[in-house]
This record gives sequence, C-alpha cells and structure tokens, in this order.
Amino acid sequence: MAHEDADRLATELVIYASRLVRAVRRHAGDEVAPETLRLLAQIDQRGPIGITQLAQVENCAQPTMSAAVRLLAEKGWVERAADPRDARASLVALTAAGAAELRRGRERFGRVVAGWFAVGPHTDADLRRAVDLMKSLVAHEAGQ
Amino acid sequence: MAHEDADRLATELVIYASRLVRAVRRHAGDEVAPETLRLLAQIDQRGPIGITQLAQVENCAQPTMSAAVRLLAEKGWVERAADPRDARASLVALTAAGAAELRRGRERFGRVVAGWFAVGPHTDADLRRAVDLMKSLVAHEAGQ
DNA sequence: CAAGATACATAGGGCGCCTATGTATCTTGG
DNA sequence: CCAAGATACATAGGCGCCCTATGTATCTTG
Repeated sequence: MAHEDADRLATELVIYASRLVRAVRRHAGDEVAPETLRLLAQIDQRGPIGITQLAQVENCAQPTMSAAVRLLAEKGWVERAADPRDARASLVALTAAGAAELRRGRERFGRVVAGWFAVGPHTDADLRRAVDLMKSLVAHEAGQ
Repeated sequence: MAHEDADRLATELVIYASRLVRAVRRHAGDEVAPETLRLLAQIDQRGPIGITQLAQVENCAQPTMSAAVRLLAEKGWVERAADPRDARASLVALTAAGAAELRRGRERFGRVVAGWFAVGPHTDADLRRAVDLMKSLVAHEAGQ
C-alpha cells in the first residue's frame, strides 16, 4: 500500500531528524547544543522580546522558556531588562558575548555538517531544499 | 561570504530538525516519542540483538541503552532472552505488542507529518530526498 | 476599585543522554 | 589449567530539555 510507504517515509524523516540532532550534539562536546543555539538564534532575530512571547515562537511552555533564559543569562549570553511599559514583563536580548557564541556555534555546526556532507553524493541545492521542506513542515504545525 | 552562508544553512538544517522532532513529540501526546519509535524500529530490523551492539548501532552509551530497553520491556514491547552462547549477554527482540506499537506509531507519525505536508508546496520526491540527505549525513558520522 | 487576565517564577516530575563503577562471565597466555 | 584482562550488562548519580500545576505580581476593565 502506498499509505504504508508514506507513513514509513514520514517516520524516517522524523527518526533521521532525531539522529541528526543527536549526532551534532555529540560532536558539539561541551559547547552549545542545538537547542541552545536555536534559542540564541531566535533571540537574535526577534530582538528584545518577552519570555512568554519567546515561548510561543519556540512552541514550548512558558516555564520551560523561563528556565532556558535563566541558563543563558547565567552564562552571560542574554540580558533581561525591565519592560518600561509593563512591570510584569522583562525583555530578553542577546549580549555581545551571546552574539559571539551564536557565531561560533554556527561555525562549528557548519564544520560538522560540512564534514559529513562532503562524503555524500548531495549538493548544496539538496541541502537547501531539505531545509525548506522542514521549515515548511514546522511552520504548519502551529497553524493547525 | 559563501562560507557564512553554508554555516548558516547547516545550522538551519540542525535547528529545524530539532524543531521537527519536538513538534512531532508534542503531537504524539502520551504515546511513543520519536526516540522510542526509533528504537523499536531498530530492534525490529536487527532482530534479536544484544544491548551493547544495540547501543553501537544507535550511537549511544551502553547504560543509556540498558535503561531504554528496560523501559520498553516494562511496557511489554520487547523481551530479553538469555543468549545460549554467552551467559553475560541477553538478546532483545520485539514482542507482538511491540510490533503492533511500532505499526501504530508509524501510522501516527505519518498522519501528523502528512497533515503539515499537505499544506506546503513540496512533493513526495522532495520528502524522499530530504530523508536521503539526512540518512547520508548521519551515516557518515560514525564513519569518521 | 474588585475581579479576571496576564507575565513570569518556582516546585516537582519524566525522559534521554552521559561517565564512573561494580559484577558476572568469557577468553587466553603462561 | 588457571589467573588476568576483556567483555556484557547493571547500577548510581548527574545534567539538559520539556512538561503541568501553582503562586505572585501587575495590568485591565466593567
């Protein structure tokens, strides 16, 4: 059945995505994990942003984001400023050290993936298409 | 620089892989997580297999695999039999319930991904290529 | 201005992953 | 043939990511 094949393909996508993340995390050693880099990238992109909103764009629970931001703050990679228009809220932004860490992390991920990539038969265009596909999948999660 | 772009692209691949796994896990609710299904699929494929060897093919530490197999066994999805040729070793195999769970999990992952997939502009061939790409990347991790 | 909504923190738990270490059991060189 | 090292697995203990439940300010509004 074509149905079974499609299920299997979708399952493989998820499974290999999981493997890829684990592989990169292992090769990252003691440095920033994919989840951390993801969060740094998000904060970099969204500028000063509140915890709750950050949790929403990251699709995680607010307490999860509180804890994650606290860890980043302890490492000096983000700063929490008071929101002048709402005393309940805080605005999270990257520090210079956080921006540097984001850059270093990207370089390292790039090196690691490039190393595996070079051995295989795929092109840069394949890589871009794969990224687009997953971006599209994830984008449509929240939407329904 | 082309270098910076490549790093960014590789980083995005990893980040979106991480998002995809999280998204699927969330939509799986209380049912099997991607990591669990990955392990069930592995045991299904490799037949009766020892803990250490399973840890090797899954690229994780042996105690990690011991714990994972224990959880699967508690749920009745795998059975540990004594290895007749080595009293230290045990042979892990799927039970009927485990095989059924694997089937159900694949169907659910298929449904979830298909739901997001249908909204986007991508084809089955794109999906297949993305899977192949990640498979290739992960395959070359151990190889070097 | 009380009552509900909202932003965030804390408490507590589960799972995936790790290293260090212990306990059998196998294998092998003297 | 038997001690010594190698091997298969388990246990202990720890960290990160993620969750729900709940508490505490602060905002908003009828």
